[in-house]
Amino acid sequence: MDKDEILKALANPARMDILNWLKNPEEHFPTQEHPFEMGVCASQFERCGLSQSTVSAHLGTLHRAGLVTSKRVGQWIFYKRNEETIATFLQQLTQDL
Amino acid sequence: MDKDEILKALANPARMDILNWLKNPEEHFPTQEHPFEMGVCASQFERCGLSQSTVSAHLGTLHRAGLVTSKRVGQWIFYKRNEETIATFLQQLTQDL
DNA sequence: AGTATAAATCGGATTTTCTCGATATATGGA
DNA sequence: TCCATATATCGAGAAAATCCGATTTATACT
Repeated sequence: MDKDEILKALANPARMDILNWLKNPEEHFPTQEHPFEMGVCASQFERCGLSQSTVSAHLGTLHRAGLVTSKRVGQWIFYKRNEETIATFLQQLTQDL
Repeated sequence: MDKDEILKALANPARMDILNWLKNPEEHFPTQEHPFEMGVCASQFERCGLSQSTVSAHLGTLHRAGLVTSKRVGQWIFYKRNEETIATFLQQLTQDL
């Protein structure tokens, strides 16, 4: 868990939006074929108004920081919050900061 | 309290170091004429190996984000952590993230 | 094999951040 | 008033982040 990498990942409005939307997928995304417990399909995040390649880069940044997990299902990749890492990060930041 | 501005301010190792050193000034800085309760003199932070102007810019960033307060005493400016803002930020981040 | 869809990667343009040395401003003391 | 010290600001160069369209890769379906 690289604290600095996580802070850099969080210091961007679009990535923060993505993390927030993932808290309640059913409120922010149209119903999808697979249940939201599997995660949210990457292309759904283009709703933030950014291009496919940019969204993919943001998801990559969040993933490298450990803030989300991804799972390939057929031709789709589903993203979920990594609650464990997020909780650990918050605890550590609260201690260290 | 601008959460995004604070996150950007924290997403930098030098600024994080400064905030951490300010938690225990007596452990990180040589004894100074004025008590550490007043804060730490700006020039002390050059111990991070950066130039005077760069350190000044970092302190400015932390100050604009509300993470530190400053107080002029004679020709010196003393910096202290703003524990209130830091605590509020941590609470809000724990809620929002 | 050929086509379609989803996502990652590439190449490049623009913007922001980081850093420095030089200069300006503010204060204190001789 | 003149000089010394502390800090901020300016101007510029280097590095990193942001974003896009185009291309590549992976998978599925026919």
